[in-house]
Amino acid sequence: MVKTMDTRIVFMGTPDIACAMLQQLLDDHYHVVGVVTQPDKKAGRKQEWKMSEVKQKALACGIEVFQPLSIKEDYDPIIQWEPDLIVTCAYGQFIPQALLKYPRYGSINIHASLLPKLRGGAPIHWAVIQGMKTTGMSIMRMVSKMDAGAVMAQRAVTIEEDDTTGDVYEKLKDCGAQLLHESMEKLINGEAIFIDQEESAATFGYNISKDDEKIDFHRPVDEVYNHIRGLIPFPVGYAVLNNKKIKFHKVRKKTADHHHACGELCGLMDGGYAIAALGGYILLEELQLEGKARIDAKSFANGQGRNWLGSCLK
RNA sequence: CGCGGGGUAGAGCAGUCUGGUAGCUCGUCGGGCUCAUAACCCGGAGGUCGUUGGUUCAAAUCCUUCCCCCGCAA
Repeated sequence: MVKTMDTRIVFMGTPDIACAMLQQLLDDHYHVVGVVTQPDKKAGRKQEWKMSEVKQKALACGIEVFQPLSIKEDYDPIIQWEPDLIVTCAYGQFIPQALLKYPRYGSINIHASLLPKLRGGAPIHWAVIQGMKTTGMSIMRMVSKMDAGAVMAQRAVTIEEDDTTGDVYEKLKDCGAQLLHESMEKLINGEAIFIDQEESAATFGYNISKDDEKIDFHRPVDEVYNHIRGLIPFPVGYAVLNNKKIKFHKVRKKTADHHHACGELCGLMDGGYAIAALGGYILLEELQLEGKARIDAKSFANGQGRNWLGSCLK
């Protein structure tokens, strides 16, 4: 146990989910000598500087923080920390080989998919958008190729029919923390077994682009529904009504035969505001028009929804 | 000074361009109809039109000060 607790760990990560992994290491009393995270950036309408979730956590715990603009050229401070192990989770930059190889126990990454499925930056979103029933967390060795290293631990979670990306995210956060908890000691004691990924089975889930956020209703209602819930609670899908964006914050689906055009606004139905898709309707429960506040279906039906009844989202 | 939309009854909106009694849908209250209802019918209450100053016989509307909310971009 002494050996375990003496291990010098550098943690690298940026968003909330990485924060949970860092917290797990701290809860297990590992010696985190430094944290690397993305530089602060200006955010919001007022352009206020914002620190990453991981940085906030690190500062609160009195851990030293390093934020290179480009870790490719600037990683000496990390070497100075003399890490025995690097643990990363959603850091956001490619890490140079020289750094990955430095720690004697190597460098591992916690990834939110069942590798080799969904390598890339947005595995949770794509798992939901693609309508997958299962996804999970993987812990693997880091290699130069993105998310392609040998896997030492994996655990699956179920994606329910109506889960949003936010719901799955919460499950994976707990799942990943647990998996990390169980894996650390094995790793440090040299008991971990790494199994190469099957390259031919690899799929990808890259970062969500602007185009990915636009919802096309000319598709089967199930696909449209998966697309929308896969973008909740962030970045949120949208379509265009009267040259303005309409965002879908909360929806349900209803399978039904109908003769409406795809994307047509059909009014209130079962407590939601119905938009037609192939083979059914998307029932909006909470939505938001560009420049306006987020409102419920009934409010929309009382206002703008009446003006555009019968026209189509683009 | 990054671009743009908005602030009108408890909610969502119209009215603003082309100044002239404050309007719609919903909710709410009362009454009616019905076996019954989130349905339908009748009636009522509820707004100093975000704020300041100005123009005018007259301002939600035109000009001006400030405050607040939101979308985009980063």
